Order: sequence, then C-alpha cells, then structure tokens
Amino acid sequence: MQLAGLQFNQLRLVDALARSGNLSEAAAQIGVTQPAASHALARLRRQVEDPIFVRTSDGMRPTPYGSRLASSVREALVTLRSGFDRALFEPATSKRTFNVFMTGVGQMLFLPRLLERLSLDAPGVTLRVRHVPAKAPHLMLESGEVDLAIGAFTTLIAGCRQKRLFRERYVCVVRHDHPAFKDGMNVEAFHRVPHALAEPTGYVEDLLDRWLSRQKVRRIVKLHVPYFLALPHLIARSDLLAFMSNRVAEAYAEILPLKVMQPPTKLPTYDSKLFWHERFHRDPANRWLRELFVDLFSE
DNA sequence: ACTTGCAGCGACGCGGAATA
DNA sequence: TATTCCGCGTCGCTGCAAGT
Repeated sequence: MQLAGLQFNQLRLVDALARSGNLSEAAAQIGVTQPAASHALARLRRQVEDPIFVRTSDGMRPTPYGSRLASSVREALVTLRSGFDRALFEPATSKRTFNVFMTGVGQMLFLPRLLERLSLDAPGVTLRVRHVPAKAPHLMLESGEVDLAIGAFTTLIAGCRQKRLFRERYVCVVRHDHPAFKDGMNVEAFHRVPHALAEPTGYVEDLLDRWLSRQKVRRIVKLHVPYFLALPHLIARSDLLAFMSNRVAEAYAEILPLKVMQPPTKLPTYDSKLFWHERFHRDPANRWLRELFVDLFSE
C-alpha cells in the first residue's frame, strides 16, 4: 500500500464511518457533502483494493480489512491530535524549572516578590537564575536553555521579542548624614566629593558613562568595585557618592542609612524589560511566566 | 553559467449539484 | 448510497527576464 496518494480527509472519513455506520452522517462529521465522501471512499477502495465498508441491512459495515484499518486510523488520529494540541501549563501542579537571566540588581528587585507569588500560585515550580554570559546570550534563549531575560539590557538580544516593564532613572546616593549634603544635593559638593562606581557590565552602566562624558560632567572616582551589590554598603560607611537606579536606591535606603538625591544634571533614563525568543512566544509555560512578571512589575 | 522569481499552460484531483 | 458531470484550485512543467 502506497501512502503517497493518501488524503487526510480519507482517514477522517474512515474513522467517522466506522463510528457512525452511515456515509451521510460521516460526511457531515468531516465537513463535506455526501457525494464528496462517496468519492473519497471510492478512491480509497481503489487504492487499497478492498471495499473497506459495505452496505448491509445494519448500515455501512466494515470488512475485516476495513475493521483493522479503522482501528489503526483511530490510533493514528489520536496521536496526531495530541501532537497538534497545545500542551497546557498548569502552574498549580507543575514541577517545571524555569531558567532566567538576571543581573545581581535584578535579583534584588524582582526575586522577593516573585518568590512570594510562586509559593502561592506555583509551589512546585523551581527558579534557576543565571548570569548573563558575555557572548551570545540570545542563543541560549533561542535554544530554550534559558526561558526569559529580565533587566535593563540595552545590547542583549537580537531576534528576541521584548516587553517593557518599567522605566528607571539615575539618582545619587550618599550616607544619610553626609556633611556635604546636609541640605540635599548641591552642585559644588557633587563635583568635589569623590565617587564610587561598579565596573560596567556592558549594559546600562555604559550608557551613564557615555552620557556623563558627553555632557562633560567632571567627577572624581576614588573607588571601582567589580560587583554592584557591595556598593550601597560602602556608600553607607564612607563619604563617597554613587549613581544607581532609583528603584535600587530606594530599596537599599530602607535597610541602610542612605540619602537618595536627584542628580544635579539631566541624566538618561532606561527601561527594564522582559526578553524572550520568538520560538517560545506561544509556549504556554513561557507565556505564563511572562504574564506573571508583567502582573507583578509592569508600570 | 547559474539561480531566482514570475507568468502561462495543461493535467489532475477534489467537492458540489443533479440524478440513478 | 453510488455515479456522472462540471467548476475550481493546485501542482508541475516550461520559458523568459533579471540578478549574481
């Protein structure tokens, strides 16, 4: 038997006819007219050289070959349907592990509320936060190794979809009792007080550096640290000044003795976004996680 | 020289209407 | 239910033009 000339509707017809024992009814079930069903049945009969179904006093009944064929076709259709059906994602029962790209700052901003929500809505779900690799992070999103990237990545991600969560701006942070800023920000002190900064990661920090040099804003940098997370603690125990995002600064100001001030010059803003690959745009699990981020963090 | 895109043409198969 | 006839869409082939 050659499968090459086989039409999908012929298989659906065999299945429908086996169930109903009536050609007109089978035709209606597969959405064709009775003559069309008859044509299809006749073609199939020629192809397999067997009547498949014969007219009896009890309706259209299968031959022994037709009976076996109908059984195989039914199994095949069930397999096909399961292949075409979109798998549903059930957060309440899922044991899935989600991999996400986040910076250290991102972890601080997003994880507390995210974990709280996960424990309520998806207690079986595991989260694995990954550092963003220097090379080709988009390939990991494309392959599905990582589900989402979340943060202020300006250069990250070719070929990915993205959604803005919120806009961030820079503020200046000093210790709460800094003598040079008793009455808030002043331009003279801003230029005189030494600054601390975290090494650029290749993302938004570069944006600030470029902007300051373009505006010819002079600052004295006395401390470079490799990771941002140490910076607020150092600022709280020194006379140094640092730039950081308003959200991060406000979060740290709740747990450290810090003063948050508007910078004396206009600075660029930047967006925190979600990134995901087109391949997983319609994936139910990926969509659920994206919607969760949007629900929790979108402005 | 080869590839690519497009149009024209004929063959073929599917499905609907009418009918046996 | 089966058959005949017919319209219509699809597919494969061919030739042509333009681009590489």
